[in-house]
Amino acid sequence: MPEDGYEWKKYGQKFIKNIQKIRSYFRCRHRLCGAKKKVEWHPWDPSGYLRIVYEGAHQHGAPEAAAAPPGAQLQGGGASSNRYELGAQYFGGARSQ
DNA sequence: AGCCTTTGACCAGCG
DNA sequence: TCGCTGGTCAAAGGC
Repeated sequence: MPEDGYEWKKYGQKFIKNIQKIRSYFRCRHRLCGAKKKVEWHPWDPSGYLRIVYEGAHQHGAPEAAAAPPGAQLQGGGASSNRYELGAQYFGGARSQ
């Protein structure tokens, strides 16, 4: 579980045959928060390729650590239907930063 | 006691 | 209409 600065609660995990990847479903610890996060990775990939997909925006204060990851502070928009696709983020070793 | 994590089952949409 | 996939919720166990 790579920490991106926010607090998440895992509520599900399924293997998507369509892409042959495992997808974990995370939700913000606050029920009133419409922020969600999906992480998918290759179960047999020893590298550490993780695709973090952020959905929605946090409706409560965000931790200072949240300002660490690039592109994660796209809060300046609308809590309607903004999809934060941070694309392929590399955690666990391939981080250049 | 509270919180978090994990697995199975259920529901909805599509072909 | 049925089967399949994707997504979500609930319950149990451990720290």
